[in-house]
Amino acid sequence: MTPADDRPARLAQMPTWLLNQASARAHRLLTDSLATAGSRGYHYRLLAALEEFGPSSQASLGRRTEIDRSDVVATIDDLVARGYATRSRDPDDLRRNVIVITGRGLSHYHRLDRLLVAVQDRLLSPLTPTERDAFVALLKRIVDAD
Amino acid sequence: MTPADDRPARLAQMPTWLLNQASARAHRLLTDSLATAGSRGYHYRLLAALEEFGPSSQASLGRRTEIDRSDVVATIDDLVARGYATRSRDPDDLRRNVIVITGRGLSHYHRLDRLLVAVQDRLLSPLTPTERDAFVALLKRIVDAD
DNA sequence: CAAATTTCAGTTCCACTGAGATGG
DNA sequence: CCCATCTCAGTGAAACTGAAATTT
Repeated sequence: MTPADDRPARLAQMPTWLLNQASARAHRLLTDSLATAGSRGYHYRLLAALEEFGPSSQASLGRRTEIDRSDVVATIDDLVARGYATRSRDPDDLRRNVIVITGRGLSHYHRLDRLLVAVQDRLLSPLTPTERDAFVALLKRIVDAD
Repeated sequence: MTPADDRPARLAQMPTWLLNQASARAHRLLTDSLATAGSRGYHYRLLAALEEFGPSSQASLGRRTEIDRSDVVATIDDLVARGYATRSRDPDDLRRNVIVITGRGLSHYHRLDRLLVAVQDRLLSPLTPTERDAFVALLKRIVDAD
């Protein structure tokens, strides 16, 4: 009756509830970890897309990272201000901005990536390596059904 | 390059990302389904706690359902306005309100519960029954580590 | 006095919408 | 004329914070 009451059993057993709890925990670990490097999830996602696909328009970055077009604008502003990326007009299509990751951006990306590897490890720490693989495989099947 | 660009492979493979995607899908299914009954997740959670634990104070409802005390107030307002619950002062502790589920509230709860059972089924539809059990068991282990 | 409960008002974060300007 | 892109301003939901009033 004080700090931690029981959850309703009906609730605590529903996959939707468990998924939400697990996702909230993952989000907390990720946010806290990236914060130690002065960054947020959006920064990592955009840097990952830039590293993997090379120079990109903001619209395609938004689609690839599932970040809203408005939020892409603000986050790229941020990355540019910190010297992690550059923004310039695309000469071939003047509607577009071309975003390019810089050398500093690349090394910042690698730093964030190392932090995230550690986050995955802490998140899955209750599972054995075999169980982790199984869990990820099942998750993928669910996500791909979308 | 048009509606659905590829996700960065580095991202698409991270458990934190997959969990977020799965949770977002679950949240969408749940929200849409409950909306067909004019309700939201908060309504279901509170009704489930009232059904399982009987008459309760708002504070304990908040702890049990992990809904913030402020949001409990507003949602109980809602349930009372629709005749699904009653609110009255607790004679034994005048600081407390006692919330009681009504007959109409109970049948509304059962209706929402049926909707949610169907949601779980759609969410897990890519998995076999055995895989579903395994998935839920792994999820529980991760959540319990919190 | 300290602690718990209810409530209101306000904040913060995230995701999104609308619309204007530019260009294909 | 229609569509894509970038940008800004603003909206709405969800989770939380602070403080006041009441009672234990």
